[in-house]
Amino acid sequence: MRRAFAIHSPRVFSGCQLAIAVPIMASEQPASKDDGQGSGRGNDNVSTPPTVSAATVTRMALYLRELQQLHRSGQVRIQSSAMAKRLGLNDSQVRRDLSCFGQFGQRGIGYSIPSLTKAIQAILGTDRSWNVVMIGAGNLGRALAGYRGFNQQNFRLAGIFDSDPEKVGTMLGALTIRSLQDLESVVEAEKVDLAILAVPASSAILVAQRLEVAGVTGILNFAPVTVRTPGSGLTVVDVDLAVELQRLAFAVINQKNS
Amino acid sequence: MRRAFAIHSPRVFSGCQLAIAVPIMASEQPASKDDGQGSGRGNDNVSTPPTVSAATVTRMALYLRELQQLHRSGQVRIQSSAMAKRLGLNDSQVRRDLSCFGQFGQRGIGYSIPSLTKAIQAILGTDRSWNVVMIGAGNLGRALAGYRGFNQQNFRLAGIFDSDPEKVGTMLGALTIRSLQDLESVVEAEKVDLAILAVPASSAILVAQRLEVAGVTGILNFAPVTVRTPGSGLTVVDVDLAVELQRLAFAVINQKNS
DNA sequence: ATCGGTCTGTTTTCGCGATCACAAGGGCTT
DNA sequence: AAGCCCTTGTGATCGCGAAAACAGACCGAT
Repeated sequence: MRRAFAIHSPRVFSGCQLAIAVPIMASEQPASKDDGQGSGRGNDNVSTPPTVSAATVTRMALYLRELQQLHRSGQVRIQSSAMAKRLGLNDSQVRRDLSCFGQFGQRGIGYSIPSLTKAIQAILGTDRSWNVVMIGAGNLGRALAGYRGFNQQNFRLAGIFDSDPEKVGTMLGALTIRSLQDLESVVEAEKVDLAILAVPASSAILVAQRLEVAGVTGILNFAPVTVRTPGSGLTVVDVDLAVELQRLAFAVINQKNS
Repeated sequence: MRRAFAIHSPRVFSGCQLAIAVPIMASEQPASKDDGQGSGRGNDNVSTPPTVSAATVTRMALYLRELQQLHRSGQVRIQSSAMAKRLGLNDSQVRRDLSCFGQFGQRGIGYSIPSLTKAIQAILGTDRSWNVVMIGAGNLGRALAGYRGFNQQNFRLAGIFDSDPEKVGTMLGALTIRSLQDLESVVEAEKVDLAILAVPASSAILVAQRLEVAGVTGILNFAPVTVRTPGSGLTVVDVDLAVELQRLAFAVINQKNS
C-alpha cells in the first residue's frame, strides 16, 4: 500500500535524543515572592509557573553560540528578529525563550550582546567551570579530547581513561591516559561533575553505572545504547552519530523540493 | 535575580531542524487489498493527513538500533511495551510511531524483529547504500572516518577532503585525503549524496555552498555555525558538541532528585 | 469450537510548544 | 515636552505531539 506522509514541524530545532527525566523542582520561592526584579509588574504573586522545555534549552545554547560569534565580529546589540533570522526561527520564539528566565532586553532597542551572553551562560551553568572526564580513548575520544570548543565553554578535561593497557600511560594532549581502575578515585579527587562516554556499546552500561556510583551527575553518551537508568538522579544526553545520519537520510528522501 | 525553573516535557526527544513540510510516499505492501475497508468509515478518502514529526523520525532510528541489538542477541519478536521500556518511552507512542508508516505488527503477538528491521531501514532509506564524503580531516574528521557505525548502516565513505596541503595525499584508513579542489569532481563521479562537514566554523558556510552546488542533497554539520540556507533544497542536520554539553550542564543543575 | 488473554492499531483526549497579536516601555526627533 | 517609531514582554490562540482509552485481531487452552 502506498501512503503519503508529510513532515510537519517546520523548524523545530535540534538536538537529539535527550532524555531528561525530570519535571523538576520548582522548589523555590516559597516565602519570598519571586525574586522580583523590582516591583514594576505586580502579578508575580500568582506564582508564575515557569517551565522550560528541553527545546528551549537547546535554543538557549544556540543563542549563546550566535552571541559569541557576534561579539567576535564587534557587534554590541541585537534584536530578537535578527537573532531569529540567523537561526531560522520565529522572532517571537526568541523573545519567549529568553523571557522564561528573566527580562534581558530593552524595549525599542534590543539585547545587549555582552550582558545577554553572561546571562545565558549563567542559565546554562557555564559561568563556572565544570570538571569533565573522558572515558574511552579510541578515535572518537581522542577527537573530542582535542576539541577546542569544550574548553572555550568552561568545560575542563580532568582525566582520560581507557581499559586498553596498551594505551594506558601514553599521552593525549596534555593528559596521560589512565587506567579505568582509577576512575573512582580521580572522580572524587578532582571533583568531577560530568563524563563523556566514548566507549564501545558493549561496555557503556557498566561504565555508566560506575560513573554514577562514583558521583558523576551527568553523562554525555556517544555509545549507541540506552544508558539511562529510570530511577536514578543521573542525567544523560545522548548523541548517536549513526542516528543522526539516518535522520539526515530520511529527510533527504522525503524532502520537499518546492 | 534568581529564578526557579522547571523542566517539563519529561522525555522529549527533540527533533532537529529539518525544515521539511513534505508529503511523501513509501511503497510497501504490494497491491494489497483495499486500503480503507470499504466505506465503513468513509472519510479516509478525504486524504487522511498522515504526518510524521521529526521526533518520530529520531525515534525510528532508535527503534532500529534496538532491533539490531536484539537480533544479535538472538531474539525474534518484541512487543511495543518492551521496546518502550528499553528506550524509556510510552508503549503507545511506539505503536503510534510505527503506525505512521504501515502495519508491521501482529495483534496478540508483537513485532517480528527481522521484518520490522527491514521495514524501518526502508523507511529511513538505509536499505540502500549512501555515498558520503567527509570534509575536514582534523581530529573529528579522522575519528568519524574511523567510525564503524557508519558502514554498518549502509553509509559508504567515498572520499575525504582537506584544505591543508600537508594532509593531502596522506592515507586515512583505506582512503587518501584529497584536496578540496577536487570536491566537485568527486561528488559527481562517485554520485555522492551526503556530506559530513567537520571543518572549522570559519570555512563551513563556504564549503556548504560548494557542496550544494555540486549536487549534495544532505549535510551532517558538525561546525558550530548555522549552515542552512533558507530557500534551498539542501537538508541539514546539525550536531554541535558544545551545545550538547551545555544542555547537559543545564539539566544537571536543574535536575530533580526525587 | 468457544472463551479468555494478549498485544496491536486507532480514536480520543489532554497538555504544551509555537505563533499571533497587542500592550508597555524607551529613545529620538521636532 | 509631546508624539512617533521601534522593540520587548506577554496574554491569547492554534496546532500538534504524547498519553490514554478502546476496539480489533490472533493464539492457546479447555
